[in-house]
Amino acid sequence: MEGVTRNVRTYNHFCLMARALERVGDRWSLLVIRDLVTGAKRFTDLMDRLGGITPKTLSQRLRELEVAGIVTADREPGRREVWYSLTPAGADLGPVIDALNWWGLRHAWRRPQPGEPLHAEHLLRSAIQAIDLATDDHEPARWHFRLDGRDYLVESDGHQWSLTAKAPPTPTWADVTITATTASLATFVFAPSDLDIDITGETEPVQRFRQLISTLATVVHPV
Amino acid sequence: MEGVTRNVRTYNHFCLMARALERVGDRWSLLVIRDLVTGAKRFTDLMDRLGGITPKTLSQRLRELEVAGIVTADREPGRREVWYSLTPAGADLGPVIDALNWWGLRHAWRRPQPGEPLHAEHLLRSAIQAIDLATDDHEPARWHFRLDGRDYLVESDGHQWSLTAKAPPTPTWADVTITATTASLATFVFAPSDLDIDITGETEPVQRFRQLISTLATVVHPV
DNA sequence: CTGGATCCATGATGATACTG
DNA sequence: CAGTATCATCATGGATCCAG
Repeated sequence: MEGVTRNVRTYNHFCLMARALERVGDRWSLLVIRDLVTGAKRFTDLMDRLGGITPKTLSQRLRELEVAGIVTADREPGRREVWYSLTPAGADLGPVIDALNWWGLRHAWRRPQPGEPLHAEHLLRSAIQAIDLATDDHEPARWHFRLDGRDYLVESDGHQWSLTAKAPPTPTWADVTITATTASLATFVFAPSDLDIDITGETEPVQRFRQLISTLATVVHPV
Repeated sequence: MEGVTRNVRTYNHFCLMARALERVGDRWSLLVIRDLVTGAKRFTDLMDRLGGITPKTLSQRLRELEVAGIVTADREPGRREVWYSLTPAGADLGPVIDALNWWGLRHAWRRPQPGEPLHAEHLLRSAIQAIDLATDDHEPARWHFRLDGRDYLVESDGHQWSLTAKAPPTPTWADVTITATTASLATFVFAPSDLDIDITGETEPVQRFRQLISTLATVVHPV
């Protein structure tokens, strides 16, 4: 009955940043949060995205983030699945995620390596960040991606882009719909060709999509 | 001659954020960067601020950050001191620091605990963050703090606040000058009284200073 | 099958002391 | 001032196992 051995590595500083890092500074923690920003996920959904994490570590991180008030677990009696999602305090970590992605794009960018785990969600996030950094485009947009049979929505209200892992609210919601596998989308992003990818929509939004999506390949300093 | 055993904990993900965290995600790394944002520091300056770090770990972090192109070391022959500072890529981590501080203020705030290491620089950073979060003040300001015999400048251009660890460029630069110890400033911030603190300047800027600095004590959800 | 737990190995960090 | 050396401890990874 020793239960949770509070292993919390603390700094014991007054500094706000140190105290923030006591909650989200452990290995994997911010990556777990990154994957919950786009919507609730199950344990195995997270395992898929966090290539290389062990179930032990994921389990431990989820417990710690729960205790820290950043993640909530939805366990319903009689249901197998446990759905993890962010609390409001967890959602407030969005700017931290964005700032790290922005820095990564500017200073740690490189193309996917062979054999490197690459999840659709992360590729889309990179693309959004590249568009945000490299263009001064301020038109609204609604793109619906269907990748490996799963749905993602990429949306701009003219000021800010967002990424959500869900299906469109209505069949006509999107102005561009992209159907592909993650692998073929990755290929497309770095060398546009219409093999193994299907892009539908009105001519103008589709043109704009093609132009914006290509920024990831070109605009950034490659490493 | 095995030299640097590249111990880099990698994730080997395509994700930009994972790659950013491979460089700055280790324990203490972001705190080192935080303390270099305000200006170049020596090894022992950093030791003072990073309460609880061991010289071994600090040394290791500085080497790693040097290799990562985030920190540069200025070693001049015939001089004992080594001055560490941020490269442009390191300075680009500013938004990450700010985002973590912002979250810390909203969700992990509490008053300094007895015996808790508290450095002037971190107290000032917290105060700035509180002012930024809690007020819609948009007047320029130039405050000169002299704490424990060291100089700090807090400045607002009307849009953004900044903190630098240096002396004012000219004797008349500041519109408010605060002379105190770190401990007495901490007391003052949480319960204004003019004991052990000296505030000079024109009446209006001083009034404004007193009003703004009190936000740290009051506006935030205390934990 | 999902959602873990357990055991062991290894690597990262901390404590303390000491040095050019 | 700017570290290094040594030893101890803790966190993480790898592999395997298990209950609902």
